[in-house]
Amino acid sequence: MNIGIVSERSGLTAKTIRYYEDIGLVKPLRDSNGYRAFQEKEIHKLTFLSRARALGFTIEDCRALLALYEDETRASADVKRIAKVQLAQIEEKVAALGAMHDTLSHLVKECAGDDRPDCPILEGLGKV
Amino acid sequence: MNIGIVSERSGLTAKTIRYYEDIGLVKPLRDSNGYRAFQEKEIHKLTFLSRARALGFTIEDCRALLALYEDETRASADVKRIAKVQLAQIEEKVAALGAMHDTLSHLVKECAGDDRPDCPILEGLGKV
DNA sequence: ATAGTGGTTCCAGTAAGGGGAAGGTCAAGG
DNA sequence: CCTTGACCTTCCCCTTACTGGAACCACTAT
Repeated sequence: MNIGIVSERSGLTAKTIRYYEDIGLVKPLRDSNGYRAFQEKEIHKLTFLSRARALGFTIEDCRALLALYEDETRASADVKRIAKVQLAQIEEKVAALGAMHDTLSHLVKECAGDDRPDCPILEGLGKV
Repeated sequence: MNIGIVSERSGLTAKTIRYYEDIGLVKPLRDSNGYRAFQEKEIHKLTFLSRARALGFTIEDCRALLALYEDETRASADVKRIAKVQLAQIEEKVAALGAMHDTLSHLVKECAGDDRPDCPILEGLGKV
C-alpha cells in the first residue's frame, strides 16, 4: 500500500507519515522501486497516532502506547502499568473537556443569539 | 500580581506566559519597575489557555475562544456561532478519548498483570 | 513520447515553547 | 549601608513536531 492511500486512511499527511518513519514510530517496508510499502498493521498504528496527537498526547506518550502494541515479548505487568498511567491521563483530559463543554454549552444556552453584548461567557471560561 | 504568582495559579510557565504576551493573547500592564502587572482577569484567561492547549486546541482556536471573552461589543449571535463550532470539536474529542479509554481499560482488565506476553491491546488501539 | 500523477530525498521554515546568559529589582539580614 | 538570594527583565539560540518547496524518479494513460 502506497503512502497516498495510507495518508487517506489514517488521516495523516504523507509528510507526517514520513516524519513518523524518520523518528522510528513506523517502519514500513520498501518496494523495489523505493516506494514505502505499508501493511494493515501500520495503518492502525498511524490512525491511532492521528487520534492521540489530536488529543494532546505527546509523541513520547504515543511511543509508550505503541510500544504496548508493538512489543511481542512484553510482560503483561509492564503493559498494565503503562496503560494505567495513560488511563489516568485520559480521564483527566475527559474531565477537563467535560468542564469546557459545560461552560460553553451553558454559554450557548444563555446567549439569546441576539445582538445584546452581555453573553455570560466571562464568568465561566477560566474559573480556577 | 507578578508573573511568578500568575504562573503558579494558571499552571503555565513564566516562559509560556511571556510568549503569550508576545503573540498578543494577553496584554498585562507594567509596573514602574518594568515588571508585568497581571490582573485577575488575566489569570482566568491564562488558566483557560493552559487547559485548552493541553487538550489539543490550537493557539488560534484559543484566540477565537478568548475573543468571545474579550470583545465587549460582541454580538451574542457571533458568540453563539463560534461557541457552537468549538462545542462540536469538544464533543469529537470526548468521543475519541472515550474510545481510547475503553480500549485501554479493556486492555488493563484483560491483562492479568502476569508475565504472559499476549495482552490483547493489538485489536483495539488503532481500529479504523 | 509525453504528460500527469504520485512517489523519493533533502533543505529550509514554522509553531509553540524551553534553556540559559547577562543584567536590573526587591526584601531581609548583618 | 551593603550584600545575598529570589524574582524579574530581554535576548538569543535550541527543540519538537511538523509543513512547504525544490529537484528528481516511477508508473499510467493517451
